[in-house]
Amino acid sequence: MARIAGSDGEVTRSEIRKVSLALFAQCGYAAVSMRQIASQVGVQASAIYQYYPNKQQILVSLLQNHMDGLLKACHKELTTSDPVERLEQFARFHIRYNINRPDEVFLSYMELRSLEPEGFATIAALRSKYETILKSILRDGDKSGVMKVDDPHVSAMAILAMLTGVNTWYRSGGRLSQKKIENIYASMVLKSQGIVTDTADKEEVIHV
Amino acid sequence: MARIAGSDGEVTRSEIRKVSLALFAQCGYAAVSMRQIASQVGVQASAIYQYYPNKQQILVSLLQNHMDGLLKACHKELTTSDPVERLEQFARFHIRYNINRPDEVFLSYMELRSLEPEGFATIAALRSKYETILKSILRDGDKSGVMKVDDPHVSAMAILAMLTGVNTWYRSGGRLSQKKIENIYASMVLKSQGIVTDTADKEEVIHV
DNA sequence: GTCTATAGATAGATAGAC
DNA sequence: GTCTATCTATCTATAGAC
Repeated sequence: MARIAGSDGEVTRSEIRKVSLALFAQCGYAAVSMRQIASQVGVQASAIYQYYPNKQQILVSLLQNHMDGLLKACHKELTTSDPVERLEQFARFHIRYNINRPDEVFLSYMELRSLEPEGFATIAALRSKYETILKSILRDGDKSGVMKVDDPHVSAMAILAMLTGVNTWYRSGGRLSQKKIENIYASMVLKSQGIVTDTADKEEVIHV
Repeated sequence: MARIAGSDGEVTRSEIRKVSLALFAQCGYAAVSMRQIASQVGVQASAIYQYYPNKQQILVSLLQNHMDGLLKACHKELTTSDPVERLEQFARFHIRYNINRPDEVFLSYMELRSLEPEGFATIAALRSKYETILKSILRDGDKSGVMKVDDPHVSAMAILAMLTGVNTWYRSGGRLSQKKIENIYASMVLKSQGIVTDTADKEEVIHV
């Protein structure tokens, strides 16, 4: 058949992205069929091939888009050069950015295995870039003596896992506000690297 | 055809479990076919139905088995009643148990979504039981004043995510020994709950 | 205990009409 | 820009032979 009255390519493309993201996150990439996506968009499966050459490219595009946005937003948020303040900015940013994008984050962590080699390399490189931001902060803080970093690599991975884990339990409208959650995580991150936080009881740490 | 020379039901069952675990973890439950499993086991797909009524039950059985083992081993490892020591025992146990079972852990976290309602309820209950062990430790430690727990629920989820995350980067034969990794994570967990560890530089925390 | 054969469903992707 | 129709491949699960 011909063009449907009122149909718009850009609207359809955006709907395909939105629906695919939700379905991939909920059911897993492999379990989702092009027909399923098309059905929720309100078109036939073949119409999707006007926008993406195949199913794999939908996934790659979603992941790349997410990582690009994450990196760009992160650089914008890290405004100080003080390692402790920078670590807190990073922790707060990571919670704030990811808590409202549970599906993107879930996909980025769980569907790397569904990527073919080329796409995998692209996404892995972007992720590594993000990890490096945190590692640099930890190295700086450790070198200048304001943090006690057991191992920059392990600590970075531990912090990222801890922060990203918020999406496994957080549901909007729960007991805690996003700001309160941000505070709790920031406090734990700082403490985990040997920093005595302002929000904790006032203390004085004396080397003996 | 008839029975194959030397074939043994228990060996086949165990092979089905082993192969399914590896394939589900690597490719995702939905992406793995019964034929694929059978092929790696060295039988025809129909032979699997002698051991499991369907694909779903293979997954349920693998997850249940993992959670049962985890809970049993955990209870055996927590030998002290002191909250701080108990938290350290828990952290070390979680790393030690999970670091050598990457596929089971990955499945337990990522394929809950592939479970049908009944199986989901079973596995979710076991996981909740495990989380409660850690929450109790944190509540005890906070009540007795030896820890500064921002929020027992959030702290428990953060610690679990942090510890479980070891499997996203650890590969055997790497730069760090398992013991060293255990030390680093235990140190971060304790510090994150406001405990000054023995392994850190000697310090004295004085409330002013 | 495992096989062959097959039913019945569904997948990704393409051709060509409008 | 989207449709219908279809090709080809693959899937889960079962029936019945040995």
